[in-house]
Amino acid sequence: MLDPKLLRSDLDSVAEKLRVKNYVLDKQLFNQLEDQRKSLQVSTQQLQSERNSKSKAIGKAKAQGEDVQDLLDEVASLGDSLKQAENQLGELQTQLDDLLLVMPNIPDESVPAGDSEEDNIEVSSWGEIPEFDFEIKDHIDLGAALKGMDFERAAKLSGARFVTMTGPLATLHRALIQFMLNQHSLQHGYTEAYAPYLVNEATLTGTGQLPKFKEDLFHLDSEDNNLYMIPTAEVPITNFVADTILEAKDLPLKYVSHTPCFRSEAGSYGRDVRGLMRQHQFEKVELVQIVKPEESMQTLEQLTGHAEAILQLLNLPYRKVLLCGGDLGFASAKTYDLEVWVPGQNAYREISSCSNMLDFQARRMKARWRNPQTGKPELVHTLNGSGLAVGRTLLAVMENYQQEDGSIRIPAVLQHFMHGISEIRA
RNA sequence: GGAGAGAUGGCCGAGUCGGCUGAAGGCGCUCGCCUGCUAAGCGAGUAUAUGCCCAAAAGGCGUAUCGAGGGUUCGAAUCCCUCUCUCUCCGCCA
Repeated sequence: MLDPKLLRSDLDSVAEKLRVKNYVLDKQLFNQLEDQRKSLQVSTQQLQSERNSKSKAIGKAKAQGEDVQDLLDEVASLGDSLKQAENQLGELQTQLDDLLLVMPNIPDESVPAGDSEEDNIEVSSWGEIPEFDFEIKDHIDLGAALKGMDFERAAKLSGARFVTMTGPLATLHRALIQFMLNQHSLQHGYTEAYAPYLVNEATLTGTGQLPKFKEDLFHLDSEDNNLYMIPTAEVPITNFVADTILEAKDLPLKYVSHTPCFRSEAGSYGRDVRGLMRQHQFEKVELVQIVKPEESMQTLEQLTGHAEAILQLLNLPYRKVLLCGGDLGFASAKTYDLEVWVPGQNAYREISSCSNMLDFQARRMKARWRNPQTGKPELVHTLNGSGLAVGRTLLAVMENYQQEDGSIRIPAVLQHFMHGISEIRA
């Protein structure tokens, strides 16, 4: 959520900055609601004040045994107008909140203008794009030939966009998770965290998935339950600090968590229909940091570096891309995507997205810290990044490490998680 | 699943028949005093959000919040309803 004070004081410049994100701010509507809110709030609070003082007077008079009928008459007419004013104010406040909750975050100054992916800026690239002297296969064909990856079987069980894995490929999948968790917790100083995979509406509102992106989520909606399956560990982990005032010494908080992620992929029909690229259920190792505001931009660079380290240790070629305004996520002020080389598609594909949300989520969650300078609670900044998406990493390893006979070499750093084997063959 | 108890400020804990309780008391914390040092003692302060006034800071005046939401009432932490969560006992269970 944006700072309502900023909107009140500087609406024009906010509107302009949000245009970069393809969001049209209805200035007239906002001003109108805000004007109404202001006058109604003042008059409502006046009425409340009046009622409070008169009620107090009644109490006093009664205690002294005086007749209070006159006072009661005086206050009688207040009730209705007060109730009406309170209701109106409540309605107005809801309208304003609804508007604020669907308003995206303002892009950072350093974010390039642009409408789509095309306008993203490549910041750097790493590794050599492999050249194969044989006909390469994609991971779907590789997986089928190795008999360890079966999309049809998963379709039988569940439907499209699921997979089953067995044997060494399933182990490789797990090895990636363990490698990532170990690297981030042992080498990068993150605290490993476990959290629920089902969360409530308040939690999803805190990180920004609700109310705007409900259709992207799997929803368990019954008489007994109103829970959503998490689309990313960002949701439960970031909300660790919801409704909390942290001490300066507690910061930064650095969490790494492996969870499955569930996405309905509504609206992506026909995109990446085959293979591991876009599944309803996939594993991800997520990095989350809660930091002091002045540190967050520097933290974004570090956090992105932590995700990059995984790709480097796996020796997977990738590039780092700075997202343009139009491609930036709803809650993010600045995002780097890491795109891994996928030989089967002859293209770089997103494998990690690292974002600084500034205070956007913190304001929604009421996540604060006590600034020793002022002694006052202030909003923290939140960041997160994939470190990495496991399914996509598996796909990248399979395709980049494939050999002519369809076997797959195991990256050195993974071998000790795989009982020491160095390749997978049929 | 059955039976019962509870949810108050950073923590503990009081809130009587609804009224001067944003909330006693204690602990903790901050500042000051005192004291050879420490301990103890004394004094002051110590929730959050938000509106208005003020050029702004300081400050002032309000409003809201005693798990959440609704109701009764001139007035609710206190009464009523619904929900959430916690605890105890029994049953079941990975």
